[in-house]
Amino acid sequence: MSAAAPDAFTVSVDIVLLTLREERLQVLLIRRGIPPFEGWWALPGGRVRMDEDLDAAARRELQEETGVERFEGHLEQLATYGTPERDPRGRVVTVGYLALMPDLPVPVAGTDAADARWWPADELPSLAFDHDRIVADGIERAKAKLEYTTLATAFVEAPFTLRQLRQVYEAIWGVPLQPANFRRKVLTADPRFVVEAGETPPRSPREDRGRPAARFRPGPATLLHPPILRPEPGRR
Amino acid sequence: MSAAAPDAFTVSVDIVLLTLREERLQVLLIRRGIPPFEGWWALPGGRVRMDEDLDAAARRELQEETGVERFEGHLEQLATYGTPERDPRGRVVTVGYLALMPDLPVPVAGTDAADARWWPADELPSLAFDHDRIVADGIERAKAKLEYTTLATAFVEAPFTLRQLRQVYEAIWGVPLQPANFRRKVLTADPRFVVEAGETPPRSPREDRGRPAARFRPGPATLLHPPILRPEPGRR
DNA sequence: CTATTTAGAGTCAGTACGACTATATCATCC
DNA sequence: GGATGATATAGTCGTACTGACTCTAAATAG
Repeated sequence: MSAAAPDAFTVSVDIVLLTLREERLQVLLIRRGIPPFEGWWALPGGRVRMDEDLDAAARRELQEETGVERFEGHLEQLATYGTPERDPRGRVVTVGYLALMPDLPVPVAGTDAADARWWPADELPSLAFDHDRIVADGIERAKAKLEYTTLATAFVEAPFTLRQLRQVYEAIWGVPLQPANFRRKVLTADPRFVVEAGETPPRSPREDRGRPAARFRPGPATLLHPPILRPEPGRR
Repeated sequence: MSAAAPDAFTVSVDIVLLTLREERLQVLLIRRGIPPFEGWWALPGGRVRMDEDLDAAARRELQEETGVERFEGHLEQLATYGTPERDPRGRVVTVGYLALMPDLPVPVAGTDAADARWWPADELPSLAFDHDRIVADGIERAKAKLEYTTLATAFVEAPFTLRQLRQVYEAIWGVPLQPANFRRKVLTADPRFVVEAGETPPRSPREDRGRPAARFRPGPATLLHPPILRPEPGRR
């Protein structure tokens, strides 16, 4: 990244990539190898090219900086941040993106990043630029969308158990949910939230003890009806 | 607006200003006086200055192009649109804003606009650039936020009746609501949606017939609990 | 075979909802 | 000045959904 020419804007994208690792919500951060904020942790991202769509730029940066080949997860625009002083190099307006994926590969450091790693969402360091705020907005968006969309399935791989799906909610909301009630809500959603996935790996390495659970796949629904609301959303 | 320099971005804001006039949802549009799209209707908006915050630019353009002195209504960021071909003059990334206000003054044409007027949301002409999509996104956002926020009060002036508030919902959702049920929902919301406003103008010009209604003001709540859901949100 | 563990079904009382019905309070018109 | 028309506001009722539980099923470990 070079300095922006006077009287012109630089437009960048910054991605809040979330996943579930070890039953915790984690955020991918990159350690900056160059000034400003050299040595600080920051969101993966970078300049948008002159002939490039914003979404395409987000996908490209996601791949370049994290070593993810062909990002398959969910990607959506979050908000745009453009206070004049947010980047000491000049006027940089950045479009924040929210990306979600299951816990698959380990990210690799990319071009101008000295290091890259997952950080638990509740143990984040102080970030470069205004990235703290972007991360906060991204996590809040994820929490909210779990309520009325089927986005939770973006965090787990193809055949999954309802326990896994419930753990997505529990990790992101930070509260325990009652398995029986969660099950009822997921299975009674009208356009189907999940559909049964044959008996894919029914008898396998046995990760846990107890009765084996049925496997499901994402159903046709995108919006959840009725919604699955988080307990104590502030009132009630 | 001049052409953007090569290898640099222009950043602009475009505002979807909504109000309720004659019991219909209406959008403020400006007729472009200069190319490109000369003579077409477009959203009010313009370039963000180099030392200016995005929100400030939206407020400024709102005032400059619509003659509104000190915009008092609701203003929030919508989304950012940045496909490379969206503006023939060069690479222009625009941040869309949603603004809401009661039906107060009549807008005046501003600087580079040949004309300005309100258009009913369901009778819009074809718009310049990708403004059709921005308007659609703005209206959808407004529809959605009526459900779980108290944003409807942004469309009516200080002491209002529940009938007026209900008409906001009816106009924006395009469906009739049952007065009694609407009343129950509004009045039982826990952090208060509305509070009684003494007897401000209780006996006045009498706009309608029938028993006069009590007057209310916006209450302390921002989020609505429980939400007021639109009928048939697609399923059920 | 028994203990243990998790999956999944079922129960019950409280809350919110849609659809109505009934009553109250105005202005106006004979 | 009482009847009429119109709207505001209160109340009723059956259905749906929820949270908090309890109970049964199906597996493994010893």
